[in-house]
Amino acid sequence: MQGDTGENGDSLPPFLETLWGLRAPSRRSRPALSLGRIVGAAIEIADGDGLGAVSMGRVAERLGFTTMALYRHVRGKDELLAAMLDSAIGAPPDLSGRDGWRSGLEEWARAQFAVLQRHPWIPQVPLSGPPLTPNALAWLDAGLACLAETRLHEAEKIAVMMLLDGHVRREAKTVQELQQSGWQTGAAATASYGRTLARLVTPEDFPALRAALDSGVFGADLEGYTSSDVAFGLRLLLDGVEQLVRSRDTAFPTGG
Amino acid sequence: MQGDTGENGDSLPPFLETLWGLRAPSRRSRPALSLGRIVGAAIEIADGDGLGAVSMGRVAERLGFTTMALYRHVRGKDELLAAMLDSAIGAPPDLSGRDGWRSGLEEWARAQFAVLQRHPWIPQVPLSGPPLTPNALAWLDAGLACLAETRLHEAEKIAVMMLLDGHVRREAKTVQELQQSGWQTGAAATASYGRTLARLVTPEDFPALRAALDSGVFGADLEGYTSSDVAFGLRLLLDGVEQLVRSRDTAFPTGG
DNA sequence: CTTCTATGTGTATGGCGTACACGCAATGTG
DNA sequence: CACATTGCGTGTACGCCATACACATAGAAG
Repeated sequence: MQGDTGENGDSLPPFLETLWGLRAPSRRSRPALSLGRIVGAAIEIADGDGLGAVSMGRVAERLGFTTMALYRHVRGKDELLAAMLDSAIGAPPDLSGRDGWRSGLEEWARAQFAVLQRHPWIPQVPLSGPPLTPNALAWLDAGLACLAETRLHEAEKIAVMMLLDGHVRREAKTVQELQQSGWQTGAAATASYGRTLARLVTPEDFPALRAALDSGVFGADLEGYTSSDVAFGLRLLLDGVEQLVRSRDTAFPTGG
Repeated sequence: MQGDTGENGDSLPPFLETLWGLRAPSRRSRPALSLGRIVGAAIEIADGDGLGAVSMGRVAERLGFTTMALYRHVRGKDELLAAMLDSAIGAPPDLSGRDGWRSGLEEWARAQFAVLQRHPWIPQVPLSGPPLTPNALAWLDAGLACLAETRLHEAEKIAVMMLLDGHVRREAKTVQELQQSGWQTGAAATASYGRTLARLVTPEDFPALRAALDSGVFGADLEGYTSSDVAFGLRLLLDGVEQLVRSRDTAFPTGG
């Protein structure tokens, strides 16, 4: 009797058990506060005022409870953030109707990108470790399912999904930063940034970058940076995947 | 007379001027404290005890100064972090000897990966906006220079570099997380993580993920996750780039 | 009714970033 | 030399944050 939650061999943190629905829904009369309400409030705050505005105090205040009340449902802020992530990404789209792995992954990326635009704070969450939450794993599963028809090794499939996820996240982050043009210097707006950059990037020290600069990237193109650029990187990535898939197909032809 | 630093049109934050060497080296007798010494101490702390251990107070303490002394050289912690980043990545490798864009970018990625392993905290820095620091731009320039021989549009070159940078960063982060196997749950070691995952990931709800799990990924393979896996993603990525490069070549053949 | 346990409260602590007023020493100017 | 200026380090103080701990309470189990 080590005091586990029951028949579980390895014990899971309570908040994870709740997320996985492994927890009796509290046989108390009125739960009043719950993990769901907490993460809901936290997500609202993050959506509205940014991740930095999410503090235990503010979340509790929004729900009309004391700060410490949250700690009955969450071991610490880390867990809250993890739960927020899982709740915000939601369930993955249904890709079973797609007629090929590439089409499926494209839709996967599109859907993920949409989620990240809806919750711009997601890429900012300092995640520490692989995901153990149901929705995160469901997204991964959905992506892997697209690749099931290929001959890729399982490890390769996972690597592809990591690559894809990383790309979408990065693009979303970039777009978001451009949209709120609050830059590193704090002072520089888009135009001023370009001018400043142009002065520092001399043709002698940065020939290649200078060429890019002169071609007008970083200029008016900034506002044109939308999901089309996501598609560009996506195509590049999937082209690479396709090459690998084909190589596996020719190495071990279907005859069998 | 708006009170600028001199002939500069758009004024740069003081710390950036220092990084770019646009600042007179202080005509004071003994500067005692300097931006360089500050970021040096901060990097030491981050390398040793993690990014979380970097606080203004601790950095100052290590140098034998008061906390507030730092604010004479840095406007705030954000600037300190930006300066740390630039200093830690250092100058890019010389890729001019490489005999093709692909070889060059491979070396670029390898070098970047090495830097990120030397300073594991780099991917954790919450960067807010495009880089304006000299070394960051120098790395970008070095990468773009590799692509100069191709017919890619400048915007495409930049997109490729972003893709590449994102990939390397992500891989480095993953490797680092695996190495220090302090996972999200805090409790689970590698083996326990696998077992827990195996219990939650049912074949009904996560068929594809389950298959991956059963194939032994996430198992003993974890420690085998080294730079070879970086190379896998890298190859995928560069395959995609190569396809694009070739398509541009055939569309506008060299005859000219 | 008693007891247990889950849940919310109140208080307190230590760390953090940083605004502000001050001291001081080196400098350039009469 | 006397002087004002200015760059740089100090000391204090404030507000915010996460969270440990002791306590209160209310519903369920015995």
